[in-house]
Amino acid sequence: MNVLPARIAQLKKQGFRLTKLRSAMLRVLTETARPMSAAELTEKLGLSPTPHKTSLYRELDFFVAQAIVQAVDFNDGVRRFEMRDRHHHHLICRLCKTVRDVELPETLFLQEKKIAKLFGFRDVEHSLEFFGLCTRCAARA
Amino acid sequence: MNVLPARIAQLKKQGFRLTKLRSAMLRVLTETARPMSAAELTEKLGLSPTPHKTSLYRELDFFVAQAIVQAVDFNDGVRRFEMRDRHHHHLICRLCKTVRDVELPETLFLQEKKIAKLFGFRDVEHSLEFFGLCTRCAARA
DNA sequence: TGACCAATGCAACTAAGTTGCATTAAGCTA
DNA sequence: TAGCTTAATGCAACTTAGTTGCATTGGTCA
Repeated sequence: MNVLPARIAQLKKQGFRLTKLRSAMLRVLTETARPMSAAELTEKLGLSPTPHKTSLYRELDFFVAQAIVQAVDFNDGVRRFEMRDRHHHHLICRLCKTVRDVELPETLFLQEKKIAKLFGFRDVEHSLEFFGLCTRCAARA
Repeated sequence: MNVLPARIAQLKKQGFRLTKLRSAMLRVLTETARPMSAAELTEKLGLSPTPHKTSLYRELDFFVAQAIVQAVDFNDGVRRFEMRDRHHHHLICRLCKTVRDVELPETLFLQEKKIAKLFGFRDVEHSLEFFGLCTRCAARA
């Protein structure tokens, strides 16, 4: 299940450090099964003093580069992040940004391979999100 | 094929006006078979004086609200826009942002209906994009 | 052609994210 | 465990996308 400890050991071997900020970020991201913005994440860390946004963004970039975290786009101008261990998709309410996880039969992985071959691209991944109006917001509108 | 004239007539009936800016935007968006950022679009309009970015964003919002244009997200903090008449997906180079169109067997539309029912959401749509490294960028890296 | 009001321009603002450089602290080594 | 190296962090200042409120302009229709 949790491959994180092994991954952290590996990072240490490469000369990276396990700092308070990194531990806290990984803890919160693991606990929260939902993509979070940098601001949201900073708040949930509960660190004092509050880590600087520069560090937050740098660490997020780091985790993304290390393929531990992935960026998710809700099409609203704010990047969100979540742990990468479990691939799935989201159903997002266009108004209140409520998120539900969506599991799909993974025919898309096969498509990735085909597409990569067809266009000569490397390291092809996909991003699939569903957008709609949740019950509550639909009732209000 | 081109349903635009009918669509424009319909908008006029609703009290909206066909201004120079709107015509130019629709022309460029129709000619360019690729999602464009607001800045890119402004440049390609070739209008003098250059329309104000406020107007651009407002018109884009208008076209999106009227379901004539759709926003496309390349995960890089810039919203892009393209005509909505032809549903398709993109293969985007993570580095140089080159775009290739991808046609898929549309099993996803069926999924939308299922998902809407399952979660009680309304007006469910999807956004599916593929990201990778193009031949040229892969060679350089 | 004149009047109405949708559309546009303008200025000032917000909010996300970045850069360069000085400072701090993780973790290895003796 | 004290000291050292340098990865990680903080800070200030900046950039860039996108927004808001209000004054002005110009499509459209009578």
